[in-house]
Amino acid sequence: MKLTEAKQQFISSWGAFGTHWGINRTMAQIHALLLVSPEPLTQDDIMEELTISRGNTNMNIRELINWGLVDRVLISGERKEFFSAEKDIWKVVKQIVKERKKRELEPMLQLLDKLEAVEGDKKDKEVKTFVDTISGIKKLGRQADKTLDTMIRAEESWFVGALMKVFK
Amino acid sequence: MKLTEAKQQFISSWGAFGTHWGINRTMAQIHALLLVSPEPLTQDDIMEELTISRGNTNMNIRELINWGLVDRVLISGERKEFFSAEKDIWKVVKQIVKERKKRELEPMLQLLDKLEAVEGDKKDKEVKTFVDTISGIKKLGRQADKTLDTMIRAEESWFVGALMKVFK
DNA sequence: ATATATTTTCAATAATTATTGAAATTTCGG
DNA sequence: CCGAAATTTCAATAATTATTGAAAATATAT
Repeated sequence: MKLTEAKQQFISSWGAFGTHWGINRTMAQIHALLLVSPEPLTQDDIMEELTISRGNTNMNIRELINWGLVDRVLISGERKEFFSAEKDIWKVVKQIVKERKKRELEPMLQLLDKLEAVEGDKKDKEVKTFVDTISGIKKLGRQADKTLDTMIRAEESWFVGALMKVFK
Repeated sequence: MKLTEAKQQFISSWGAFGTHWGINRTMAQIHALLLVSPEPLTQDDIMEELTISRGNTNMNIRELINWGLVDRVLISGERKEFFSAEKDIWKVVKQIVKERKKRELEPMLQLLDKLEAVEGDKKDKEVKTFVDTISGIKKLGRQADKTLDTMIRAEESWFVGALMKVFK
């Protein structure tokens, strides 16, 4: 397979992959393109390569920057802005985990705290099932939260291997 | 907070949560409803509780069954089918991990194998960056795959052990 | 300061995805 | 079997989400 074809397949699959994880296709594709580009690219490079509009490109680049996955790069003598993606995949994963934890897991845990304190007789089957379910989710969620914290702090991806011990 | 309100908030949040994870809102809501219901429910119960159409209910229940998160339950003397969700959250998580691994991670790893074998001179910066990126992702992906296998095989989450007995 | 290049915004539109509801099919008691 | 109840399907429609492109804002060189 030629590089051009391989690149395109990677970009397209990474995009499809992203959509299964709540990330929009274009954002994932821009990320993929930057991941396999040895040099930083401009908005125009990205627009051209992926044949998408300027607005779309701009919005998704900014979103990638918000997620901490892409950086603006200044190149001296160049007026345009350049962008490059973090190439160390372990750092990328940690960054994504960190963001999703903050955006989704933590708010969910806060909500569960509130819901667990529902009024009513614990002898009532309805109440009991509700409280038990909520507290089960909460406990697992809190543990996941802690585990992810440790993971985010880990220097090396080998930690993932070490995690296995926990499950044994 | 009253049970009814708490239930509704849980269902609605679980639905929103799901959408961030590539799961459609209704499917997640049905799942949430069944999670907090002490007794199995019929399609009509679910339709009424969530005010959604029969078709929608049916399709999403089937999808939940495909995911292994919901079971058909036969109740003697009843003509209608009843449905109930696995209440053991650890099992739920394992089941979801198992399915997503099969549906997403494994195909991605297969693709990466193909892409890594791209033609071209490794001295070429473009080729090198591509191959390095792909093999970095592959390495991490394989590791994750193994770790998840171990996790799926684990009998109990490392901490919820005692709690789970409560549900049984 | 002005002209020009570059980036950003956002209302309009397109594309995608979810939902409905009625018809077709299946199941099951009598 | 027959008929009623229950389930499933799926074309039509609605709702949501993504994308465009042109105008506005901003930055920079001269």
